[in-house]
Amino acid sequence: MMEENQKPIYQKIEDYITSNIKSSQYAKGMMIPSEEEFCKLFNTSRMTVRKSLDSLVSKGYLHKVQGRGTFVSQFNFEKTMNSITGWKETMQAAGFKTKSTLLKMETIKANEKVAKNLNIKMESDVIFIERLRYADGIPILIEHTFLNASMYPDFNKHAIHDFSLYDIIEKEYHLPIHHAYQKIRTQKLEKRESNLLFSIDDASVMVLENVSFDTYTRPLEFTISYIDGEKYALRYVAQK
Amino acid sequence: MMEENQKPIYQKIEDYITSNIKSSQYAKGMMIPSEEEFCKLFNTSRMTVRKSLDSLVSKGYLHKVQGRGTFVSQFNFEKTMNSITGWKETMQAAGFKTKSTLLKMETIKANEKVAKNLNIKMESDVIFIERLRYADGIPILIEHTFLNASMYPDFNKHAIHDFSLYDIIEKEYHLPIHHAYQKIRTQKLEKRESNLLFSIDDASVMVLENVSFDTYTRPLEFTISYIDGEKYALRYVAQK
DNA sequence: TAGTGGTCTAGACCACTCA
DNA sequence: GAGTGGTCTAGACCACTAT
Repeated sequence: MMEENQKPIYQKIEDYITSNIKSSQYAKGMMIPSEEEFCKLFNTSRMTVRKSLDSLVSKGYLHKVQGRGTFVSQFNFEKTMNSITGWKETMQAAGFKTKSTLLKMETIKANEKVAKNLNIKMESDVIFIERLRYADGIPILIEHTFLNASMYPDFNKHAIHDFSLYDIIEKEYHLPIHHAYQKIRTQKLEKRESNLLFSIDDASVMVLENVSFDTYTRPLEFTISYIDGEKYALRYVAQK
Repeated sequence: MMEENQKPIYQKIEDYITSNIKSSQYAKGMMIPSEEEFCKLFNTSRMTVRKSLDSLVSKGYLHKVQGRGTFVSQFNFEKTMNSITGWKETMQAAGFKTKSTLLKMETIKANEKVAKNLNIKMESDVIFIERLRYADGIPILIEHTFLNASMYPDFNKHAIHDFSLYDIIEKEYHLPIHHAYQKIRTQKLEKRESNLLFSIDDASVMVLENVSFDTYTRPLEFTISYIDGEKYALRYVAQK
């Protein structure tokens, strides 16, 4: 058979364990089988099993205690985590109905800040996208996205109604997002934006600046989100 | 010799590489020696070398390309990261002079929110600490810390002038902090707090709620920081 | 084809916990 | 002492990139 069965063994073990955790087959706080037992179960060597377990430990699913065993953590990071998933995915996973309206999409010249974050020259062409995002019908944030135009030819062919930026970047342009830098601050909003979000002239908002990078640390996108921080909280997991 | 030389080999390799990166011996974007070369250099096996490299990859120092080599990343996560270091360490590392004044320290009863975050019963004894923190003489944030009193006997013996909470938790009480959950939102401040931070009656601030956990996912501390988000930005790294 | 990283084996010995 | 995880070896073969 030529199935997707070419998955490496350590990946199979990871999948096996996470699915057992998700189904509560492995309950929180419970000790999971020893490394030896996984060796027998998957007919593999201990180093391979350990690769799987270490990876799950670093993701927060498991923790190990020498001499005692390996245990399922009380919480696992990934859900609450600052993992790179779009707004749509995050909010829908949390049970909200999402909507977004495209306010603007045009090609402009990079100002200093945009140029710096995208690591391009000032006045280079960038695609500017402005969206207003709703959760359950309530406007929650305004999003300004800047893309290096030379990296995304024919972008508007892909950017259709309520599109997911990350989907387009990864699936249409085959640029794998590896990590992102985020900066959070507060700011007084300009009149137009303030009215869009709050229906008042001046409001103070949370500002989230996000730059996504690929494995080569090339910037893939720069987004500034203006968020009504009384309606929506950001969540992170910090690790030692 | 009975030095600290009992460090495992993979740890020595990690230290060797990070120090080379920090000293720019390994420049950004540069290909570092191959796994084979590290084997010879440290007289060890490839699996051991790979353990070191994989760890540094996950921390963002390096990235690998199959068939080509291992390269120094443009940025490394840890500095900007949501790593668990106290305010003092973070700000001093960034070149600011820090100061903090202790406004209050007392034992109180846990309200619902505190109880939930510390995973204790309501009305349990908690140590409440209020501090005002400055950077270069400017007040930046108010910090409210709640500790489960039963976990920290004789706390005020350790809590001396400008103390580092994490130091006390880890060094005096030997409770290793493993990870933390953080939630960020905005909020209108009460009059007293608003005046402390901004010298005006009502200001909108960034609120950072932080719960630290040990490896057993027991909560070690719960802190709410009220931050002047126009003076101070939070930084994170998100990973896939 | 040579050189790189990716996966994996079948052992070994050590450190720690618990009964 | 039995069982657990922590470190490590000395190989193997495969997949991918360059030239």
